[in-house]
Amino acid sequence: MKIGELASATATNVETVRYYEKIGLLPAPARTNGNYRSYGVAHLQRLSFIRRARDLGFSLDAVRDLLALTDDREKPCQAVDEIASRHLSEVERKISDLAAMRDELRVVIGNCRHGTVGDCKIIETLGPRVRPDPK
Amino acid sequence: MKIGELASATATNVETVRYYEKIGLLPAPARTNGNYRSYGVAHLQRLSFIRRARDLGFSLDAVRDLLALTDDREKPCQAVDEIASRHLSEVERKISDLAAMRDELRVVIGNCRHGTVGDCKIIETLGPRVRPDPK
DNA sequence: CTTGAGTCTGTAGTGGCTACAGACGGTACA
DNA sequence: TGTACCGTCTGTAGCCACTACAGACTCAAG
Repeated sequence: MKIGELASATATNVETVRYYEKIGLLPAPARTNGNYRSYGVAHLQRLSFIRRARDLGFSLDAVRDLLALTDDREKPCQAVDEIASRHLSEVERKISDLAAMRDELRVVIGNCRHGTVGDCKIIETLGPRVRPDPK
Repeated sequence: MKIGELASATATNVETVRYYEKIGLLPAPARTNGNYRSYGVAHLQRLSFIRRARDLGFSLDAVRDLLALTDDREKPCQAVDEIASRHLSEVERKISDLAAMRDELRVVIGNCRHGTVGDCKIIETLGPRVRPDPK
C-alpha cells in the first residue's frame, strides 16, 4: 500500500502520515524500488488506532502511551483506564470553561443596542476593568 | 508604571506583554533613563481590554479588529456585534464537538472490566475500524 | 515521448505564548 | 563602598500537531 492509499483509508493527510513516522509514532515501512513507502496491514491498523484516539482528543503523547500498552497484552488494563479517565476530566474541564465563555458572550452580545461604537455595550463590557491605581 | 506592575495589574506574564508589543497589539511605551518600559493608564486600559477579550476566547486577530473598532466611536456597532457573534458560534461548535468526545469517552471507559490489556475494551474500542481492503 | 499525478526530502510557518541566556539597572542591607 | 538580589533588557528557540511549500524523483496512461 502506498502512502496515499494509507492516508485516504484513514482520512489522514499524507504529510501527517510522514510526520507520524518522523516522530516515531508510526514505524518506518519498507520501500519500493522507486523509494516509495510500502505499507502493510499492521500499519493500517496502527494508524487507524492513532486517528481514532486523536479524534477522541487524546494528545500524541497519550496516544504513544496507549500504543505502548497495547503491546503487552498481559498488563492490567488499569493504566489504560487511567489515561482515558484523565483525558475525560480534561475534556469535561474544557467544556465547562467554554460554557462559561459562551454564557458571558451571550450576555455581552445581548446587550448590543446596534447603535454606534461610541455607546456600544459590547466594547464597554469588554473594556477596562481597571482597579483604581493599585499603587 | 514598569512592565512588572502592568503585568501583575492585568494578570499577564511579563513576556506576554512584550510579545503583545512585538506583534503590534500594545503600543511601545516611553522608556526610562535605564531603558525600562514606562507605561501609562492608556496602556493599562488597552491591555485590560485585550486580556478580557482573550479570556472570552477571542483570537489575537479578532482582538486586533475589536481594538481598531474602538478607535472610531462614530462607526456603527454592527461590526463589533458581528465579530462577537461569529466567535460565539465558534465557541458553541467547540462545545458540541467536545460534548461528543465526552460522551464517547464515557462509553469507552464504561466498558472497562479492569482485566488485562489483552481483553481491554478501551483498547478494543479505540482499535482499528479497518474497512476490509478498499482496494 | 510527454503529461500529469503521486511521491520523495527537507525546511519553514501557524497561534499564542513560554523559557531560556547573558547582560544591564536599581535598591536594600552590611 | 561592596554585594546580593531582584527586575528588566534583547534575542532566540521551543511548545503542539500539524500544514505548506520547493524542487527533484517515479510511475502509469495515452
